[in-house]
Amino acid sequence: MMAMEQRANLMAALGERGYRITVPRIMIARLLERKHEGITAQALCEELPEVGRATVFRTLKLFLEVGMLCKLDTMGGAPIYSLCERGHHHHSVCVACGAVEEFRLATIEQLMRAISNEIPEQVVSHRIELYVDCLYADCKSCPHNGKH
Amino acid sequence: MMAMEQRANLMAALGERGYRITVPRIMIARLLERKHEGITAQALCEELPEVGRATVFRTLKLFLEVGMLCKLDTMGGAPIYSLCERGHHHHSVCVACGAVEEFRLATIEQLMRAISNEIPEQVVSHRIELYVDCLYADCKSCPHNGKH
DNA sequence: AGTCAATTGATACTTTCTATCAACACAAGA
DNA sequence: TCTTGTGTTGATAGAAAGTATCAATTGACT
Repeated sequence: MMAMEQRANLMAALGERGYRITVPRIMIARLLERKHEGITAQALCEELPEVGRATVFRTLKLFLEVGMLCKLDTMGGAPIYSLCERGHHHHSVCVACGAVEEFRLATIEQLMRAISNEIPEQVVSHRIELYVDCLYADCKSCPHNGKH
Repeated sequence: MMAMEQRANLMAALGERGYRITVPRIMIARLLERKHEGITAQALCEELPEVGRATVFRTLKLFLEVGMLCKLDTMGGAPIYSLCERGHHHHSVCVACGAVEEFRLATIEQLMRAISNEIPEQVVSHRIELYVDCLYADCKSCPHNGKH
């Protein structure tokens, strides 16, 4: 399964950079893996009472740093954290059910290149968030649609 | 000048919706207008000590609500608030100097149309942030380039 | 097994932002 | 003008996300 691979990649990424593979890190990674639609720091703390709050935040920061975690600022609510494959991608958030989905689209990267040519500054990176509504269509992550 | 018009539009937007035009609101609008490259809530409070902290946050929320203010989550730092014309646009953030710039590009809207066609969900809204580097080019907002 | 730096958890703190609430301001009517 | 009502304000306290500190512990390496 993808999931196992994801956690293995994460652990490998930590090891490569000289970070230790510890019990709290494994537990947090495992939970993130299960909640692949995303989870708040708060919820993580509640689901892992045996891991200290500070450690939860420290670990999230670490996973972000090694590029295996995404932090999605939902305007208004608490940020949502979700494991991600290494590599570039974006997020869609369903405004009806809050489901977060990772997406990758060649068209985006292609058009970003076009945009770099249109503005004077050197484009270093970009970030795109899509707000979608699964009620009018077929939101793959949306519980309303009985696909999860 | 654009600036004057911006504040007038804001005040009009407030009036239309039954909100009062008060001294603190005018002061905050005026300061935002001057700092059109963006300012943090913290800095706003410091520059307007005669306005209460709660009122500063309340007013920012109100301006956001009427659609005349943008809140830009800079990952890591404090959010930056900046007045904006009514209407859709995006932001570029300079990774070297932190300058924030509002931009509108036909290519982006084109990009969004392309995306809507490629994903099943109904796209309600989107948010794009460009991370640019003014050192390699000509960042209009960047103090390094002596254009401010 | 022993060493030692990396990591942890408890605690206290910072920062951003919100809730509460009494006092105030302003517009409209008596 | 006095009154009444609602919107607004500022002080205060508090929520929520995240960080700093530091003694105790753990994990990687020999």
